[in-house]
Amino acid sequence: MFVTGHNAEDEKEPAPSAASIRDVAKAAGVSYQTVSRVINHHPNVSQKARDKVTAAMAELGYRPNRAARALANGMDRAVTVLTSNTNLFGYAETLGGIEVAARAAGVHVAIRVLPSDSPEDIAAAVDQVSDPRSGAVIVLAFDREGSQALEALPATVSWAGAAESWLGRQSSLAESPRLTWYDDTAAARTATEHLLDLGHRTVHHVAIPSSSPVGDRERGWKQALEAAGAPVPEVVQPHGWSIAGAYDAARELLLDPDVTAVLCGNDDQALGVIRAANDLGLKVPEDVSVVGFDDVPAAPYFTPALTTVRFDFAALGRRAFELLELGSGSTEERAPLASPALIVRESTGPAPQGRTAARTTPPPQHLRAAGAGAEPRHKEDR
Amino acid sequence: MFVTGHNAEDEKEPAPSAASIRDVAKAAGVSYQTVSRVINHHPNVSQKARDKVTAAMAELGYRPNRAARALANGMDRAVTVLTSNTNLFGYAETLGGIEVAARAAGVHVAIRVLPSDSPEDIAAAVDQVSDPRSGAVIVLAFDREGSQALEALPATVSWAGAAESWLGRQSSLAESPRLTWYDDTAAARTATEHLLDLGHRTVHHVAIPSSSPVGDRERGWKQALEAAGAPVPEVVQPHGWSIAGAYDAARELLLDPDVTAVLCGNDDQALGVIRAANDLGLKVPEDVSVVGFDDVPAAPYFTPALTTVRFDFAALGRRAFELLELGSGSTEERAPLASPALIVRESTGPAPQGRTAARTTPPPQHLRAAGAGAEPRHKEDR
DNA sequence: GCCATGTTTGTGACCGGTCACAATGCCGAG
DNA sequence: CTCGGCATTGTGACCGGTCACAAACATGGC
Repeated sequence: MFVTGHNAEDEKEPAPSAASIRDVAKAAGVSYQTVSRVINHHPNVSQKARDKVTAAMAELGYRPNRAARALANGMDRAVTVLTSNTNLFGYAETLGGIEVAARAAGVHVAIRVLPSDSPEDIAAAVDQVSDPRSGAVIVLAFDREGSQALEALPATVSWAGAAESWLGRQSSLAESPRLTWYDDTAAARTATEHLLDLGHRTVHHVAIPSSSPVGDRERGWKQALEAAGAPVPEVVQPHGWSIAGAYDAARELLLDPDVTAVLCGNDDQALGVIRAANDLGLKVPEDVSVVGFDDVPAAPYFTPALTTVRFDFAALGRRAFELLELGSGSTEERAPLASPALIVRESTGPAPQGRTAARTTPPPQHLRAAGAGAEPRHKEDR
Repeated sequence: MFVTGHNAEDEKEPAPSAASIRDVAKAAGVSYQTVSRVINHHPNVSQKARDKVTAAMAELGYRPNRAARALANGMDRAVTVLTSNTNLFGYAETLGGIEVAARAAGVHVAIRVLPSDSPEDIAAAVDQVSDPRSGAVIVLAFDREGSQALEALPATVSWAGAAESWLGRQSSLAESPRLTWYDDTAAARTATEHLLDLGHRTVHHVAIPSSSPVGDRERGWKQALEAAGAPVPEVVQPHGWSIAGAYDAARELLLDPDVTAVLCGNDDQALGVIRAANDLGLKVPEDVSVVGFDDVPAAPYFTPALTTVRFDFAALGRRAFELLELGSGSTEERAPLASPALIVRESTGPAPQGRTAARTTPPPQHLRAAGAGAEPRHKEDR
């Protein structure tokens, strides 16, 4: 029976099942309550007892049972991220930031995707997630799905949200567990001013979906135009987040020779717009200037490299987690979120004297598939 | 006191705390065990009792307590996704696929990020995740971190993995809970053959990090070259996943006028290579053909649109979840994963007669920041 | 030496489900 | 009419932690 080299208790290891605090207590010669106190760092435990318990835990390979703890506490140390998307850069990066903060605080991170913005799906997701016993909720409310979910959340659950700025300023939500956001409006204003400073008569806007009738970025864009006395063209609102939508819309938009500067809702759309310009025989930035939002990792490598507004989404996620106040209530004052920064690269330039006329050649073969552009394949291509 | 319109039990709703099966049992006039049976769809419950219980549950707004169930069962209906990354397209898309499948099966999805490939971090993550009581684990083993975690997983936990194909073929892992993968080798072979068919003398390869000394894509690339009797150049292996790495490496590589075709480890790298070519005064595909992997949503909108190999990562995620056999053991035979498909767009073309010489102008200002390209800002830019 | 105070430790009940087992009801067959 | 067999229902103990409370012990002032 002396086969493998077990160091202690060779006699009987009947069940390799996990050890409980009572097993640890027995091994350490104390009561289970003392073990519980050691685990929870209660102050009133003698050093001697603490050492014995620690040793016993190590020897038995003790791991606290999360379910048991959650049951007794009536609450799990966990946070569920409610989001409509896992792919888009801003969403994925925010999720990553939440995970980092939660991991540091010893909090588990779960994820629940909102498959659509139908009221039933939203309600089902919110219902599933809003059991206070299974932890807190962070809603990624960058879009309609997210903000609907936010509004549907019952008051009984502890939540926080990363949102568009208009949502954050709504009095009804500005209270209580709280939201965090970037000032999209100011960022859009800055980007628009950059284009106006380059001499463009006005700036056109291709928008991403927003949860409000007038998105924050749209608001800032409009403010800058009005402040400069520039005409305010109609907003181009393709359906959804797809690049195809932006591409198709831009092919229409750029036919107009007055269009020399386009502010896009995000970098993906900007890529679509640049490509549309190319396909129409227009050069970026010589004929048309294009600005994006987000500064995706690929943006510096676009041709031309994209001028865009950088957001630190990871920091946004971390902040959202902090708002939950789960992390041992560290009152260390929070560093303010860095402001979004305009990164000027190659896709913006001086307004052309007279813009080249668009060549109305058909889109390239590979973009002609379903009549609307590329094959709808990814979730965001609705 | 008749303020709001409560429909029933106006008298006393003392604690708004959640109802338990015993509360439901009392309201329905049955025992708590019967309620438990109804919840778990046990066959031997009379229709009458079932109806009463269902009604009582609805009235009390009963929700099962996940923690209590997990405690009693010794296992939670949950799966934790272990991954080194949340941003990269393949990872995020696979995560999304897992979530969809898990949601359909009523299984909770948690996420745990591997912050680095240091043994300590891997061990910590694996340790934290490998408590069988808190559910199954799916490892995204597309890289070194992931496959290390896979190997460190104890046998006691139920797991599955989405991996590189070489891992899936290793006998030691091919058994038991199981891995799923795409045939990267065949895909790389196909892509390489495509380039050779276009008349290129050989194909150079810029690789992504792999968990094996020789990545699957590298293997397929080499096979195709050898089969065609083409020379096998040295593999270019930039450090990490960053686009900057690929860009810098390509600026070196493309100085050689013999380089007319480059197979890249993923679409991001391909973008970097295309940009490097542009910056050296080379045209894609006239001077250099470039192929990527993954078919990210933006690929059709690159300039030129990227020829690449499409993988259905969402399906891969779903499959990985199925391998766990948590989902009510549906033995419906699994549809085989669709094979990766080469999507030919604009970035590949016939071999040039004589390739343009590279202009050795310095990189553009915005790519010159830290000497190594763009500002290292995202997780993958290590 | 005695008591008030504070520290350290232990016991019992409970969180909300599950399992094992026993008890009850109902049916047709002998 | 009685009994075995099956369907249905109920009771007790348990999963592994937590809380509330009480007991044991140490300390110091009088």
